[in-house]
Amino acid sequence: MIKVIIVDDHPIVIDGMKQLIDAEPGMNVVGAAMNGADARELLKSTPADIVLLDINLPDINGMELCEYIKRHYPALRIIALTGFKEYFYMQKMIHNGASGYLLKNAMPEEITEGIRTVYEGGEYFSDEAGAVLKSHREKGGIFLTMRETELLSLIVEGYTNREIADKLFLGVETINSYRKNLLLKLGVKNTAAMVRLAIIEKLV
Amino acid sequence: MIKVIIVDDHPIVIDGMKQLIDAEPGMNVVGAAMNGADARELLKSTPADIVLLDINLPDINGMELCEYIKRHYPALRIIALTGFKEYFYMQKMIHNGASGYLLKNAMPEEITEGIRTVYEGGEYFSDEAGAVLKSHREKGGIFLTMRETELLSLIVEGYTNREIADKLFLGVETINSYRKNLLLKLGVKNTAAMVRLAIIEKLV
DNA sequence: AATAAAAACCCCCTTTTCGGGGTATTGGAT
DNA sequence: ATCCAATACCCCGAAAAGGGGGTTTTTATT
Repeated sequence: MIKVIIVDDHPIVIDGMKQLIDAEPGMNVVGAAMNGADARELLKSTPADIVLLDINLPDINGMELCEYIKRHYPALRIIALTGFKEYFYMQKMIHNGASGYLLKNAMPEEITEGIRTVYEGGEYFSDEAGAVLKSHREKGGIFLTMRETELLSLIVEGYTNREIADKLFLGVETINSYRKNLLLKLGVKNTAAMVRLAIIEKLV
Repeated sequence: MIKVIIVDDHPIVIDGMKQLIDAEPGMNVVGAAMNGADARELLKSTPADIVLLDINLPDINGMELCEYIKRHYPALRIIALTGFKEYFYMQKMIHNGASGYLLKNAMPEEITEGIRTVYEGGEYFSDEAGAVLKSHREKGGIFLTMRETELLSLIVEGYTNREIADKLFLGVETINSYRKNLLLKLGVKNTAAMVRLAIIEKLV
């Protein structure tokens, strides 16, 4: 029997999930929490296999909670269950230890299938989430070339295009192109977000 | 026996704390209040050693109440128990006489340990609160106001001035001023360097 | 009552970044 | 031989950020 814990600040979501999962053979809900603090308490008292984790929580960010859970209960497997379909959140949750990513509009079968797949050691993404990941990778993936990494480092250090160009004996337009391409590859919209991502993801 | 009074506007928190503390040997809860007025009455009639004090109270600010308690009952030792993890609140509470600062998401052991430590004359900060204080001291002279810290967080998250202005219901020029002032205070020349500093120095 | 700090706002002007298009040259793998 | 990825370059125009000045109001401290 797969023991599932739900962490979500919407009672309706909790109820719905509970109904769905309890009706499914081989799995049931052993607990639910509506915020990060309760979730921590629940995890202490209740052994489980899977956590369905929302990102929007009132007291703590779900991505941080994900990291916390993985650190304290490495055997627990986490599935993100959220409305966010942006690549950033997926990438962050995966980085913080999530084994799956379900959008809230996912079909019920996707949810139970996801739980089963992740329980058996796999990874699972709902159709829409998978599409986002796929399109992102197709757009260039997260792997940066040597030159791109070099450029990114200099950007993170606060150099402007002009300065980088002088430093590397390249044209400003070249740096500009690299910069725009980096924004694209990393899926962010400006320098601030890029620097943050670069540091958090240890890209530099 | 350490006599503890709880002041918090959430019944759930009071219940939880009561359960936790009464179950702990050597300490018990002798009273609880859900607002500032009740708290003052309670203090008059009930001798105690420790007050667990929330900052968010319906009638009076917990930071003011803290000052009041210290002035009227100097022997009483106060531990802030709150959801606010901003340095501002910690600094204010400590200044007003608190001997400890526990975040509501603190582990139960941290809470009982904190009560014991403070009762014995020491100071206690939950892990998360301690980290905030530490990073703040380490960065020396740099002091950002609450608003500045808030703005910095939003910048780090990649919002533009326009977006921040809309989010906080302020003018774009205001955000612009804050931004320029942050660059000055942090001694950096552009957003990239600022974001890097903010993350590395744990300013956000 | 005076001072100071924080918060919000304003203008002008320059530089930099960003979005959306491209092109040319390499050097390595199939 | 050809395909491909990496590198370097280019133009336009719009949006955003940065530099350097300000002002007003509120709030706290002395």
